[in-house]
Amino acid sequence: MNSARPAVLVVEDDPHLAAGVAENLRAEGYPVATCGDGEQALAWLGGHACALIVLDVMLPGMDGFAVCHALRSQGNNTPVLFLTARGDPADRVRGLEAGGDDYLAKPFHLQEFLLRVRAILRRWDWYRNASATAATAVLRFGGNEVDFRAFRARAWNGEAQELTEKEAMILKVLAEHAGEIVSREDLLERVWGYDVFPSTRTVDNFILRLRKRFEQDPANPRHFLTVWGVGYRFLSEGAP
Amino acid sequence: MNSARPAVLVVEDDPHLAAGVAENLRAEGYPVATCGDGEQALAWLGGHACALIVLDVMLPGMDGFAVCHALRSQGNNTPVLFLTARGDPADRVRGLEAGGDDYLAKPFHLQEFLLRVRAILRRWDWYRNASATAATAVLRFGGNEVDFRAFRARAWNGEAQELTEKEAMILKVLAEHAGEIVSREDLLERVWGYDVFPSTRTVDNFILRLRKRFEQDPANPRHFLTVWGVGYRFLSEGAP
DNA sequence: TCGCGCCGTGACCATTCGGTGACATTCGGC
DNA sequence: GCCGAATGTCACCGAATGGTCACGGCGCGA
Repeated sequence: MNSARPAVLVVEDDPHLAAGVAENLRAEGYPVATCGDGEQALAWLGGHACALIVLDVMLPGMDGFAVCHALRSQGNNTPVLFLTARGDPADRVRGLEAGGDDYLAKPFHLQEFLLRVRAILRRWDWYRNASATAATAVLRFGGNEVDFRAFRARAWNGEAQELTEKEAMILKVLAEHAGEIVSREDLLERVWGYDVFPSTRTVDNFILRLRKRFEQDPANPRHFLTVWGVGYRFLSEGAP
Repeated sequence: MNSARPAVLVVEDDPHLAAGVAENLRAEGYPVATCGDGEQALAWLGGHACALIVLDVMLPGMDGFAVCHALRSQGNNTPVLFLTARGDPADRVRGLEAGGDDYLAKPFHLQEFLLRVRAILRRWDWYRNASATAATAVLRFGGNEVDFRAFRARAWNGEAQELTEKEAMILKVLAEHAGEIVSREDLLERVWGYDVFPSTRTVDNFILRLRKRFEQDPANPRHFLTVWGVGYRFLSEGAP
């Protein structure tokens, strides 16, 4: 994908709704493709990659759950946002079980739809960073070297580190704002998403883990600095 | 709107809070309008455009969710930042699903509030290809250099300084009014915000700390001047 | 099914900040 | 020059915040 922004595939049999959704996604700057049924969608996905699939549940032929299932069993992990006519909670569970990432009942508010799209892409964007900036795929600071694509790092002392997903995401957000203050709330929203609510102490814990991994003296951090009462600040150069 | 910077509408029934928020937004350089309830807000928005709506959830008459809902159904996509008394996570979701863009629980830190406003407007600017510069991020005076984004400074003697939140904010307010007299009450209002009332002696203390950090001779200040019986005045050039 | 690893939380303790009061000092008016 | 009031300065205390650890739950893979 050579586009600066990730592409979205909309699978929806109602042409009017499909057009409206596509329109709004384009307005957000995403390239959009549309399909009218599940078979077409699977065929398209056989030849294209995309960043998000917006998938109606009620489709002619294969339903959305089946499409998602088929994708997942092919090893395709593209995030899926289900749309459904009913608001039945059981459907939500079915959707999530089928491997979907989020679920929205029709009729939905456009704003809410876009919000969820943004949330999902924010969550997944960084996974497929290969297509984003290559520069941020590898981070170097204070003798440490982190490869975000593999969640792998080599610490300053040569020790190999396997980062967990959350550790990597937090580090990434901090590094993207190197030198700036990032509040715990910002971190929570960027890493966990807008609708998940761990306590802010959880953030502290991950900072602690990052310090243990990458600071020469975790008690006197030079890269992961605390900004009292506000949040944290990452410095790649190292504090004096 | 003839101003180069986008306007902000504050919808808040507590006049004191409204004044504090408005004051701080103006200090950031945004034109600000305020409304005391939802009906007024909708009426105002019928005739004006703005870049951001800061919307209290608990309002007399229509609550904030309803206001936001009404706006969205009119096709108005102006970003909304909700303020609420409760920190209930469910409220956050409600706010976001009502079409809000962000959400802040009272009592909030001014710093956090401003961070979020900036974040939202950055997004807004982005979509409109505008290039509004954020408020001055770096301040230089008398050989000192202060980075407000990081609460960090290098003093005239080369010494690195880590400012606290309050120190940074006081310095920022003073610097924004360089050459003008700023009363202690002004500083309290702008730095401490809407629901805290320390004595004016507290302000003196912070002036003292700033002098120690940045004046070559703290006892004979050239930048942080006392205006007897009124307040303080900051000079970036240095007094004779 | 069992273990293992990740992650979220609560508890406990150390640290920091901020606000105040006391005292010294300076200022301005008389 | 004197006096009252405002400010400079310092040290202290309480509260809020962060550091750190250990535990429990959950999901995943063997």
